[in-house]
Amino acid sequence: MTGKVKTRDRILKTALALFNEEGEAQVSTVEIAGVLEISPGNLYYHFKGKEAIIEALFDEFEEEIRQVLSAPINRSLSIEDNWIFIYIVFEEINDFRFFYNNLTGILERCPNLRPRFAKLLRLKEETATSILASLEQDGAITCSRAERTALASRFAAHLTFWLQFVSLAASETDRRRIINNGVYSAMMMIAPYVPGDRSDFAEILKDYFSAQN
Amino acid sequence: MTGKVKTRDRILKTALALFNEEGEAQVSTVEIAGVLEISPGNLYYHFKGKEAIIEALFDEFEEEIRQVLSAPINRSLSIEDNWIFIYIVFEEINDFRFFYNNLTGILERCPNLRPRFAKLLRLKEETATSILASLEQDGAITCSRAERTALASRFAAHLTFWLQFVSLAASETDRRRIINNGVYSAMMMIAPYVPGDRSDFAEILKDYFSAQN
DNA sequence: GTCTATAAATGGATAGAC
DNA sequence: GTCTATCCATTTATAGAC
Repeated sequence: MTGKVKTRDRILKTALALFNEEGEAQVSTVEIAGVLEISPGNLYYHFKGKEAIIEALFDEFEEEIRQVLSAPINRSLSIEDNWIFIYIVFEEINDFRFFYNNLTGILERCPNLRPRFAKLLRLKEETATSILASLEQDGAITCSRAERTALASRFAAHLTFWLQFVSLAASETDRRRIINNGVYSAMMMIAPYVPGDRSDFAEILKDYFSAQN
Repeated sequence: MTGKVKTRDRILKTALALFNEEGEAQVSTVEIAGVLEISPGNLYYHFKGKEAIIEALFDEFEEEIRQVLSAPINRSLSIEDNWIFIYIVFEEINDFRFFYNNLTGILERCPNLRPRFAKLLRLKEETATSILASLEQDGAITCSRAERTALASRFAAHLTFWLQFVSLAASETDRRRIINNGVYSAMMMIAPYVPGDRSDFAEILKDYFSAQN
């Protein structure tokens, strides 16, 4: 009411920032409380423990990513506009990257998140399938059923792990460049299925994304 | 000499098994010692701590995967035989999957492994590039320079993260089927660049791999 | 809602005997 | 090389005052 941000929300915000920066495993509840300049006891009043914080953060993430992933299922996008969708997905994952950086560890300690996360992966795959189907209906790409299925899986995996791959392989730290790179790679997955001279499309993409950096 | 396995090696073997099963973060030095029925003090005689164990395991992995990845750079493989190479890479990663399941966490605590791991990723990419180049020379595929670069990156990422993606998305636990699936997906990445009717090659792959299960 | 104080549990690490 | 015993640090978690 007074415009003062609630402690609960401050905890979530700070925890997210710390998790992303230092890695979830390296951050203790005491540290979170310390940064916020509140007592550990106070923190435990709001959340039963670190797992509860993680689950609350996952709630946020789940809701946002669901909205993003559901959008393309209803309306159909042109191939040129698809990169915006991919971009948004990467941004969303980037905002909650602590989760993706320690997937198995977190899912082992928060078992109830496992089926929910699995469902998100399947939604990603469905969205990819849906996009590909609509692109094909518009004649923007041509591919067989088997190709579409396999491509959709790889697409979902790409969206899920590309950011991590680049941060590990290169010393690159500029998140925006990493994301741009991921969008370019995603579009290059589709390129071979665009009718006409394949290399034309590839060149267009290359020029476009190298201009971005 | 007497045929008795050295304690040091038993520690490494047991640690690897526990790490893969329960996740590295969930396994303590005390637990490893407990399973081996040796004292924690004894374990600390052989390794300064858990990090030392992890680094020793990484030494093993690094040596093996280097051999695997270096092989195709020298000799050139036919496209039909390439899947064997991919299969071996997946098997190797599968054997040390604890590492891939908590990449960022481990690299934060063992900073000296970071550049070594980054180097492996780059080697993966070089190997992929080399394979694609030789396939093109043989006329087995045709693609532009930009396509080849992008494909090699995605290929490396696929090899690195596919196993994790499938274990998370599906409830599938049969590691052999997961690996077969990964090989199929990898081959489907190359399929569009095979000259002639694309869908022919895709169908061949599909039949071949569905017969495997 | 928030604090202080403190309990309880765990995991990492070492000293010294055998 | 291996064990027992023990210590220290960290983290989670709770009780009770304000």
